[in-house]
Amino acid sequence: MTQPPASGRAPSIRDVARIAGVSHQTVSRVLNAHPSIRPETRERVLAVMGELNYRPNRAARALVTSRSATLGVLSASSAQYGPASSIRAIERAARAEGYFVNTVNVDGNDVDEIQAALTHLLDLGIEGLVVIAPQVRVFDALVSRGLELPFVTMQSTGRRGDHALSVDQITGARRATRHLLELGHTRIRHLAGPLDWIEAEARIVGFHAELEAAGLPPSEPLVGDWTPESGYLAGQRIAAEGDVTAVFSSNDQMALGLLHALRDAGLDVPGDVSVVGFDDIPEAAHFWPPLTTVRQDFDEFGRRCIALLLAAIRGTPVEERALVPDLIVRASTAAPRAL
Amino acid sequence: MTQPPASGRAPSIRDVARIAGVSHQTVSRVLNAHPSIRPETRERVLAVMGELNYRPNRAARALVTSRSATLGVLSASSAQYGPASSIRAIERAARAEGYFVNTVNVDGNDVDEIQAALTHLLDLGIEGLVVIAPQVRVFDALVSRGLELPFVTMQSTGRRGDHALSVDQITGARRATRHLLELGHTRIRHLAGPLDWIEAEARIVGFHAELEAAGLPPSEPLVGDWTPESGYLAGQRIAAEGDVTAVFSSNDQMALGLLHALRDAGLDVPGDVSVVGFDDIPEAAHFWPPLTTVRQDFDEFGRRCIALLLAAIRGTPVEERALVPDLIVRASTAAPRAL
DNA sequence: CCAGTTAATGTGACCGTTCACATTGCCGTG
DNA sequence: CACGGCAATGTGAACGGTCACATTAACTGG
Repeated sequence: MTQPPASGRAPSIRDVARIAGVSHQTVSRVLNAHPSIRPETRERVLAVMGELNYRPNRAARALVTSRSATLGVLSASSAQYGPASSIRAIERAARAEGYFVNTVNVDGNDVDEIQAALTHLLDLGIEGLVVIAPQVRVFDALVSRGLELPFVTMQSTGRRGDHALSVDQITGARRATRHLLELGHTRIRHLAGPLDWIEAEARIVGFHAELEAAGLPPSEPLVGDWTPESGYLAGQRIAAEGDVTAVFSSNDQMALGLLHALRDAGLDVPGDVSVVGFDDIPEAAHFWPPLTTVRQDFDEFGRRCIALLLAAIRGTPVEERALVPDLIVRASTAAPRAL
Repeated sequence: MTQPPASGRAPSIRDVARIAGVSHQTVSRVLNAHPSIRPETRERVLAVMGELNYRPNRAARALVTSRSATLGVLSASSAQYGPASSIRAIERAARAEGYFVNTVNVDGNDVDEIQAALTHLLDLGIEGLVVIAPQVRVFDALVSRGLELPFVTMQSTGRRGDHALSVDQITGARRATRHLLELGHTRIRHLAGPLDWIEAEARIVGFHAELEAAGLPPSEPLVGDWTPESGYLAGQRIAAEGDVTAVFSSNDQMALGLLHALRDAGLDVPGDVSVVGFDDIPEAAHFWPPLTTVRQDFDEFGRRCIALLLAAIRGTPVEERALVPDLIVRASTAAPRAL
């Protein structure tokens, strides 16, 4: 006898089956696009589903398959433009593939918090992990944990099964530095991000590599913390020392602070000092002066992350080529005054 | 006979029970901190759990309780500082309460995408929803859907069970406007965000209310789209028209574009035109000139969101007072030149 | 000293899927 | 025409928790 689906709970596969006059397993097959279902049967089942407004219960499915269709994102400082944009792109790409994304934000300096966050994500049963804005510490936490999970990050760990997505930070940094060299600068400083950040390190490496290629002596980087304030402090030092005609900042926010400090010190940019940033945040074109910077395509980065991670999960191979950021030249750089 | 837990799958409550020599239900009780468990028994069970590295299976629990311990966040333009910060704070607060957060990013103008995103979240079985940066359209989509879910947003819908968290945007806007009035400005324009944004509307209302209170005639707002570019365009218009001594911008990014355009037009800020922003993004203090703006406490906002939402879910009452943003005075505002 | 309570624990069903393994027809083939 | 094979579907048992309802033993009061 066809009974109405027990109300109170949402309709289940069995309610659909009963009304469509098939077995629950047939309904399940329709859900999973099993090949050997007669089109006619499929239609009928789908019709009933529509009528009942049936939605598959994720928990039940996850219970039996032990697959959660959820990816985890572990992020430090996600209020910043770069990470935030990446997270956004990652979520979209994952959703398009039917995955859910769970982002956890941590203070990258707090090892306990990182561990707790990781535990949180594992409790959730994530199938894969993306690590955004990794600091060395975050990284160590992952490795020390002996994580079995497929994960994607911005630098290779050398472990089997790890999939590193490389944005070629080194080349990006070289392009910024080369631009300054080509303009004729020889006394160039680098304002780096915190040294325990993988990206900061890569940009330092790129900076030095380019200097070396030009036959210039290495120059000790100043260290900031990504904030405009730290850029301001660095700018004060640079102005005080007064022996530099160009600065390459590891991100745009610090470059902004730099511009501020140089201006306050009575120095003209680019007349006295040229400044290059990194990221091309939306504000950069409107700084005073508009900032020459290295553009990162965060959207593309996010999409690649997901492509790579899903490939790792599914065991399909992907050929992965590094993303290379572009130099965007604006008014904050010019030839040094005294050639 | 005590058999080793079947390997392959993670240990279950029954594995723990067998080894600890109790029933599976006792283990369940330990998990749920049931009062009538002898401390001695609890210890034993906990010890076994630790030994086996047992973790409760969320899917199984969700299946039987129909509670997912997951909250949804629906966000538009989450790469911006405000939304990104809020999301971060929300996630932290939720995690501290044992909830998972699933954020979905949409283009707020695409109604279909909003619906799809909502479906995505509902499929997940979220217990509550936070809507960030709501546009009227997003809002309508929620309401038209007749959502049964507890949700939190920035403006009341008037529906039963809806919980609005008010950041008092109107007062914030009034403070900004009053500051300009107190400096002696009388010809003030407002650069608004897109008119379909609830926040943009509130700031317009605040702006007009304050003008009216001062006995000044209303001033038609210019409309931007939150980006620095739109601020630049608005700045060009303002410079061309030349009849204004102060501008209140609905966010800091547009204010940045404004500063840029005014400078390009040869106008001095604050000498010729004063500018006030809104949000106090970390860059604002380093703009040229440093920007007077209205500070929003996004962290506090995120925490309140979660407190309110959990209260709605649990049915506990909360007394909710509006968050009022503060005016931060910097160098971009001054008395008008010709008093 | 026994009925009634309560603290501490056990038993079996159930949540909504998928999985492994039947069970039907129907077709072609030797 | 019996039979293997395949296409289409059905059956019952997991999955790992919680829930409702026993059960047991110790404790109370009259």
